[in-house]
Amino acid sequence: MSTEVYATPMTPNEVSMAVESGPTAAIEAPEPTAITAPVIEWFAENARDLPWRRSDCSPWGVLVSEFMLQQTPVSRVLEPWRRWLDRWPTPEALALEPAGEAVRAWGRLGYPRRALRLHAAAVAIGERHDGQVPEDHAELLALPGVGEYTAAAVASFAYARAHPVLDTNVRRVLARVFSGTEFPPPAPTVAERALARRVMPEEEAATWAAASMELGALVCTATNPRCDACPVVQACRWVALGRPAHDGPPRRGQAYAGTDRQVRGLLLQVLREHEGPVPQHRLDIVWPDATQRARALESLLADGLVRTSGDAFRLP
DNA sequence: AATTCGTGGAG
DNA sequence: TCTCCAAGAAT
Repeated sequence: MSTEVYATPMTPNEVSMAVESGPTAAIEAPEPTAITAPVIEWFAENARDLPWRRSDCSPWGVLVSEFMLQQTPVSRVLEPWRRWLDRWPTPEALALEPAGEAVRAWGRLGYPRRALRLHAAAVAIGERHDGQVPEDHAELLALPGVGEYTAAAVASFAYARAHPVLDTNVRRVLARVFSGTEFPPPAPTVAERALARRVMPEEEAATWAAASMELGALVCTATNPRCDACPVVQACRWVALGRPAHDGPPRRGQAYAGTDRQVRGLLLQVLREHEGPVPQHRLDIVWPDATQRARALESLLADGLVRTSGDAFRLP
């Protein structure tokens, strides 16, 4: 089977023609294996040079990157990742420090529970895996903060194991190419997992995982996709259908201003900036609503992100 | 299954 | 300005 037809991108004009003319005949999904070769070829030319992709990056470096990249853009992760690995080059090094140091070093990456879980994962790796990041998907999955995506990503990128990697980028690519919809379902479905497994080339699975993620991140983006630069535009069902807009219930955007999350963030910011215990009054000034402030602090304590120290508060 | 959990850059 | 959303996980 020739891949030439897919390897030649449409010109911008051809894309707009396809978009404007809309469907002329029955539009069917391409064969699952039709897109792998052109996407991998595209990746060879267009991959970003990210530090956790270099051959000298340890499995621990990959694991740290995956934690930091959960819901956080690459551009914001680069610098904290570099400093993190400089300070803690192994899981053991991190496990030797209090969890609060991980929370402090996490800085403003957001979702600081990830820092706590990464620290807990480092401890577990020392206890259960002799200090080595495990290769096995099930063992990875058992680590704190490691879900289906992260386990598959670490197995793939650190150990070149063949696991379908279904992140938000890949899900969007598959939704567009095969389902002809602008966006995937709200949460991963059985059908998506089955498709991801069929699309994955057994012999280049890890490369495919990185390549399909990269395509979603750089070309098949959530807003303003660059279809004129896409290596599989001619196979894409969504493009063939005229790029129909998302149909269905509006997708949940997360409010932030005025939420407990914002208050938690403000409280934790103060605690990160102080080595020792912080008296209550230093926390009281970050938010006017005492009820919400108390609730936020309670939840931080419940999460283990904050500890009491006499009458004061500090990182764990 | 639906919510909760930070932060900041881009359009 | 305001909305969207970025390599998810846990509950």
